[in-house]
Amino acid sequence: MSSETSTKRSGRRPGPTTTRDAIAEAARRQFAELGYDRATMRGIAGEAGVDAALVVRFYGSKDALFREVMALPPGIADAMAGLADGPRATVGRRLAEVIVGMLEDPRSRSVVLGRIRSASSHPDAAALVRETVTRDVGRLAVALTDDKPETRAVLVGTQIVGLALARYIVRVEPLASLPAADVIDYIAPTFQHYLVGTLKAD
Amino acid sequence: MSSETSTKRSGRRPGPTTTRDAIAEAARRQFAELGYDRATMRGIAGEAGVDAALVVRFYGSKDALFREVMALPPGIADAMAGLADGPRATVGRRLAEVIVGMLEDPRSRSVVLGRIRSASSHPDAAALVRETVTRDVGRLAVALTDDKPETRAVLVGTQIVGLALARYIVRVEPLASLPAADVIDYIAPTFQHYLVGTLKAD
DNA sequence: TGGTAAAGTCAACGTCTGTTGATATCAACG
DNA sequence: CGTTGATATCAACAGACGTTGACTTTACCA
Repeated sequence: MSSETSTKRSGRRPGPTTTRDAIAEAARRQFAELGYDRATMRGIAGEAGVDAALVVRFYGSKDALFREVMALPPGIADAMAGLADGPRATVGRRLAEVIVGMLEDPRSRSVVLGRIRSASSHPDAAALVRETVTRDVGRLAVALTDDKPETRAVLVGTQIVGLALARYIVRVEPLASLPAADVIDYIAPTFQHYLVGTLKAD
Repeated sequence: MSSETSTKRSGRRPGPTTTRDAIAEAARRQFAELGYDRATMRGIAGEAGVDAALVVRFYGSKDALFREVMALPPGIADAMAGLADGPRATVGRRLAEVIVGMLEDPRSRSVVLGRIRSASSHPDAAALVRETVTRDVGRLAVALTDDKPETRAVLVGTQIVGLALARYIVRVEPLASLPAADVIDYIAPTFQHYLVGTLKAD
């Protein structure tokens, strides 16, 4: 407990959690659990142990807070971009591993669930989901095939958001209690089919 | 303007639209378009051309209005139950036709979208979605196979809610503008796979 | 022609929301 | 010491929300 005592918020390393970071974390949790409308500034501030006015001071408004706090961790887009390099025969399974892994990690799960949950009522959140599907999944599809890659990407997107909604938001059994490995096994063939299979016939 | 003039609300036939029915229709539209939270009693009443207090007089509360107005048209469950009778080789396509047809008809679409949109924020709506998937889709799966029918049903459910969310709520292109026939072609193989295919291998 | 119950309106209530301005606390620095 | 700037709290506003009770209007029926 000698050196490196102070709470100077200068360093960019994840170590010393500032009040600002605590607010961001609380906001992510509330947006993910309640959606944009039911998550309140007072509730977020309360969970972070501060006053609601301080949240406004730091982030400007509830909308701005949502946008700033719901940015995707950069690792996700990179991981998906890298999938095109592996063997085509297993791209569905490898995508399933990335998606399910992203949904199991509390850090990234809260932003994905916050986006999907809020997309149902908040137009900005819907735009966020729309862009992620067309950009990140689209990039993967374009790298894999020339046959309707945009359509393939959005079909993959339907399976992703449907999985997130059913397993984590609506919590339909037995899916909600399934081990992650089983979920990967179940949806990998669908990803494989949508990405590189024959689209209009079985 | 001679006979049959009066506005007697006694008859149960669909013909003469009562004020009560107009409120129900407006409520369905607003719940489907805005979700439970953003749909307001004043807004619903305004669209129906009446005062908000009258909506309470008729339905009791906003929660009760949602429940009463979001009941599934009985034709849907029947149509899904009937699918088990046809040939197994085409059950995926026939289910896709029922689902997409249900989402294209404005009458049933508003209740399905209202449920899914509200499920993200309103626990009662989530329960409604959960029950529909496990009961109606579950019944079909049980009739088709003995191999994990509940898991198969919820996997089909993920594809249904994901499709509804992406095409009608988030409106991701090109899916949102696709003709219904194309959508059926694209998702039929997935339904077929989830219902009667080999679950854990491609 | 009255009487009566339903249909419908109006203003108001209590509560919760996001946001604001004034004010306090405190560490750093000249 | 005194000033400054960031951090934080508090009370309050203005608006929207669901719901209520009193009221008026309409339509049927004895």
